[in-house]
Amino acid sequence: MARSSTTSDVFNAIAEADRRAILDALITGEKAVGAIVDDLSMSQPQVSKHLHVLSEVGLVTSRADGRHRLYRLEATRLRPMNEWLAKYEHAMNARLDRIDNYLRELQQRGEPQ
Amino acid sequence: MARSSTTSDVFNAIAEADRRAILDALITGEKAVGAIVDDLSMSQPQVSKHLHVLSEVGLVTSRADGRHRLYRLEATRLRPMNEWLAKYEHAMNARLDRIDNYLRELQQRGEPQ
DNA sequence: TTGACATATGCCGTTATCGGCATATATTGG
DNA sequence: CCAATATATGCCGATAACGGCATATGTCAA
Repeated sequence: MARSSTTSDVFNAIAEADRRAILDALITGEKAVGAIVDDLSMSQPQVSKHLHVLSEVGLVTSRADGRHRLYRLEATRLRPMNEWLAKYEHAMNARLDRIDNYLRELQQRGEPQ
Repeated sequence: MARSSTTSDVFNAIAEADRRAILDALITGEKAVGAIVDDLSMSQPQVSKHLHVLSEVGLVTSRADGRHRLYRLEATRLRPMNEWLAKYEHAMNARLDRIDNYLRELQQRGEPQ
């Protein structure tokens, strides 16, 4: 068995740098495929395929607009990642926490005077 | 060309559910390979290989302890993900923000009386 | 309707992943 | 030193991802 399908969950969909770039490009709002192609200078089929993957996991939705198709970011779907990461937040900021505590201590030591 | 190497960046390393499970198992602290094998009921070579990948991207470090090898979570390496996700925080909470604003409005409307 | 523009799909070759199994490499205790 | 335990590695087969290219599909404009 190879790596679990890229279309199965958000983590796999996001593993590809190009797809992250596409999502980044959509932060500012809806965009047509062609606009993304121009922005990121990727081939049109490549962009379409990446959008397909992103669409399968619900990270983007699309609507027709004349002969264009506008893609829209669905940031809500990033929640699972956010929640997974949240578990590590504390460990991730351990060093900062220590500095923070130190500063707090200094402050308390200063206040009484 | 296939997906960019799993050993190149954190996003790819984390794409695998089993590897996320291993990291989860290490949240509580250092663990030997065997302990992880027991906890997650994966094969020993499988765990060792996953640890190897995680180690290459710096998500875990290890130290020898007799005939055991203790692996340790390096949560700091999750920062890049956290920072990438932060860009979407606002869009991710858009709906909650709207509810929040609504509640705030209700509150303000109520206060004057 | 025809042709130009916009996007999606299909096929192909290359490459990497992943799990299983067998086995190599420590390390310790007797 | 030898056997047992703990972990790492190497090889394999199956799978699928990815990009490129050609082409199908869809949509408007004249």
